[in-house]
Amino acid sequence: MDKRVMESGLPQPDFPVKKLARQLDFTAFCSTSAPVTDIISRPTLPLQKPESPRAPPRPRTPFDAKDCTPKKPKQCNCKNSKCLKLYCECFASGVYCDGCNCVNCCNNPENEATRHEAVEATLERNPNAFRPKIASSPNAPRDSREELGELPMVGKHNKGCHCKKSGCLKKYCECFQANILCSDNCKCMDCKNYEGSEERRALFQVDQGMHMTYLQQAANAAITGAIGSSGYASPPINKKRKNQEIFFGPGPPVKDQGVHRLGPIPQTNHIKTTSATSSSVAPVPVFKVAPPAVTAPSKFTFRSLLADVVQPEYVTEFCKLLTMVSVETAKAFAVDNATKEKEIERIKSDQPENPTNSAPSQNPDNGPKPLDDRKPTDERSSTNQAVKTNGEDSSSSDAGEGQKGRPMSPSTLALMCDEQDTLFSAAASPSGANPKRFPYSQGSTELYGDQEMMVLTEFRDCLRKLVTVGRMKEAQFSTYATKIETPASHQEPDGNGPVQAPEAAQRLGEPTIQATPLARNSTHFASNSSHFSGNSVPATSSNPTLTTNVGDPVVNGENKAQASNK
DNA sequence: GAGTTTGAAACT
DNA sequence: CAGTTTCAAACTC
Repeated sequence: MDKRVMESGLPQPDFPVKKLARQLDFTAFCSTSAPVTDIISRPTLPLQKPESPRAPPRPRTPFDAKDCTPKKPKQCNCKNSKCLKLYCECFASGVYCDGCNCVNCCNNPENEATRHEAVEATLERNPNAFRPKIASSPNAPRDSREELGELPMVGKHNKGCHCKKSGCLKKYCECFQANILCSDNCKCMDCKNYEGSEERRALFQVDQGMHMTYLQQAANAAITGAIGSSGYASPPINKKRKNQEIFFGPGPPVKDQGVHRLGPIPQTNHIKTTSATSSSVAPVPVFKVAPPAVTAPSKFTFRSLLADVVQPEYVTEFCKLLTMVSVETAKAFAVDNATKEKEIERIKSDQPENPTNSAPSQNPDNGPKPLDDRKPTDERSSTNQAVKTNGEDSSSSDAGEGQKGRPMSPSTLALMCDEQDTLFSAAASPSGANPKRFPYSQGSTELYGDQEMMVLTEFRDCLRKLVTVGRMKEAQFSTYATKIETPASHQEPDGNGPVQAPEAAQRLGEPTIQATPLARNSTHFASNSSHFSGNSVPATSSNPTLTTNVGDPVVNGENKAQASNK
């Protein structure tokens, strides 16, 4: 049994996703209270309202940072604090101790009174004591990869760390532990946890392919200054940039990977320097490092194949797209209804005395269709595209008249409500879409259903494309790994690695890689979201090679991200 | 597993 | 607010 969840009913909506050295909270990204679509549709907006600073901690269910699933918390070993001080991870996280190895624990329901006093005392010292330590930097565009759960979040330690000896490259450092770069809030000394830090990069590269022992050796080397080409008198201007470079992620652009010296980390060898520099689409460094990576694949640090695919701007584009889909659905709905009404009028005029059993709702061409029976993807999309030019006011739709009941799903609501201001007001839709035209308040439940279906369908298609990309990458890396294992017989010809992906895919039994038929449904996607279709996700089967997926978008994303310095 | 190191929290 | 102490996790051996 995990930590029991207290039922204090206090308004603390977040859940500690992952317990860190102290209380480090990822809830801004991983709240169960936030629908998935919320997270996706609002990539640049805070997902939750800030809680009251005085909100006492409600014991919460620890969540895993990666998948947002309930996670068995780590048990504390407190001996002297009675688990009533922030030293105690459980207490700091707002959970009861349960199954911990602590001594004289008072952080349990039996000692609720004592605990409450401790909470009060803690809050008195620091009203924000139980608030998340990691701010999510909602104003900074976050890398989409983070949302996919593969990369460290972009965040910022509210108080900052004060490390002196660890170089902020060990888990002593809360920033490091939270997978964020040190920021201007930090008062650390000799910090190496900043964008562009070679020590950190080396750590990352080692991490990609080495055993943890090597990893820590690299960290030690980095901290002691033994690593790197320059002893690293880190230029202050580069230090502690805010959350820009993705920590432990793909790191620098792929094309950059082979350039940096790894210094005296003996295990870090460029086993295929030529491939790293000659290939226009160099493999992700996972396979670039060190024999252990090849000989002991079980010791790889997992890194998603989609790590480089989705960039922040794509998310924005995607949000626009989904909003547009919704608008166009409304327009199509209006037209449909007009047509239907005319038809009904005509039928009524023909058969004035037989309204009951005609059951137009049973007829897919006449009445409201059951949601499950609708197949909006193809037909609706095309319809919407066709109707788009009409520029009809969607709010004029009489959709849902007389319809009661099925409310718009929270996801859809969130999606639409949040996007209308930021997207539509900022850049008016070419089709003349106006947020005021959204028939939010008209009770058009059927229309909402259609819109929801369309949006979700679009979203599904997007996810499928991502899956496809992941498969292609998988095949690609498979090919590359094979090459590494037999370098003599598989010298990289001329840097057209990705072209081999389909071959590898076939070898892997992935015949679906070459064709991306899902793109057929995503006319919006392809037409409106150039990023998705052109750069990141192959929108057509003619672009199955990921040529631009692995490297360049990362470069762009980083350049953008590096705009703001400390 | 014991001992050491580390840095946040607590305290003065 | 700065310095010191306490504490528990991270780390080393």
